[in-house]
Amino acid sequence: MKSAVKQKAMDLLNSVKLRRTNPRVAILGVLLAVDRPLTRDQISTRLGRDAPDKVTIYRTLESFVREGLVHRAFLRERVWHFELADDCTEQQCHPHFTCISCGDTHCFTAVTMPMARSPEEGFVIGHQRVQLEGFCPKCNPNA
Amino acid sequence: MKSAVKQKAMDLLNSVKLRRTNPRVAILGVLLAVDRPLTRDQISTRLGRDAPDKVTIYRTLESFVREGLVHRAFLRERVWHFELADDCTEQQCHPHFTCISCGDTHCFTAVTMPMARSPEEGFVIGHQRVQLEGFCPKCNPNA
DNA sequence: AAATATTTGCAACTTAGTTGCATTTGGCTA
DNA sequence: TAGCCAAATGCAACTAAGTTGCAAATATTT
Ligand SMILES: [Zn+2]
Ligand SMILES: [Zn+2]
Ligand SMILES: [Zn+2]
Ligand SMILES: [Zn+2]
Repeated sequence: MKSAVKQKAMDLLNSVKLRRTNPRVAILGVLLAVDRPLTRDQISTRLGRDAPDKVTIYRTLESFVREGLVHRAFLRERVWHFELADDCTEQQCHPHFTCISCGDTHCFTAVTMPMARSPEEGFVIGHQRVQLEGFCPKCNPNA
Repeated sequence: MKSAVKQKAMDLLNSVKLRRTNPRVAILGVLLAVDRPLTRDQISTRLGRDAPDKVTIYRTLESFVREGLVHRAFLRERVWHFELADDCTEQQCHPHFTCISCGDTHCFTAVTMPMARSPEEGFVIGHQRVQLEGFCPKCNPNA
């Protein structure tokens, strides 16, 4: 891991008062190094031989979510995809697009969606998630 | 099951040329009788002692999805929720709201969301799903 | 350095959904 | 109506993401 990324990970852990353990720095480093959500399995793969146990990764991600560093971006094929929460508000994050051909996910950070309005009195919409599917430019059959 | 619902189920099966078996009529009848997505487990519960095997329910739902009668409304807690596809277009369905207090799901059929626009050339957005969470009127802490 | 609370790793578990295969059934034909 | 056959069903076994319990290890405090 680049030392700048490592430092950033350390700083983030400090900022939420989580102990700076090796697994946490490593996992946060992976998330800092990519610009899209990752699954637990993808995180393990990126850490290779040094990857912590999957239970540790799940618990670490859960602690990051609890502290607001990370959010659960979306569930796809019954698998959670996690990413840094720095581009999110409490109410919503950017839409996520997954290519049905190659499976790659793209963050549509430049796309803003209006919040759905409650159809009647009484509903409090705390969070909105927008998921997109289709063909990415690489797999676009019309291109 | 009401005979009108049963007849409607039969008609739907005929319309897509699926054999009218007992499990199919029963499952379609359950979906016709509610106005929200149901899980496989909820379908089994509603059918009680006469419920088909869970494998049959999954395969039946899959055949309905294939024929366009039903769609996978959303995945929540790693569980699929299925509903009739009659209020959906190919591109998107109405938003679904789930109460984080009581767990009830509501179809926001009266709420229309604009389709996200591709942030750059080349993306083909085939489907958009909007999921909402919050408090339903029953559980609204401010009411 | 010792004490203590937190974190980690391992094994076992949970559960939604899937697969293989033998049996049954719907719909067609004679 | 009886018989045929592809399609559908049920059961058991399986798969895989994520969770739980607990003993061992580690970060922080004293
Ligand atoms: Zn692609
Ligand atoms: Zn994202
Ligand atoms: Zn509620
Ligand atoms: Zn709905």
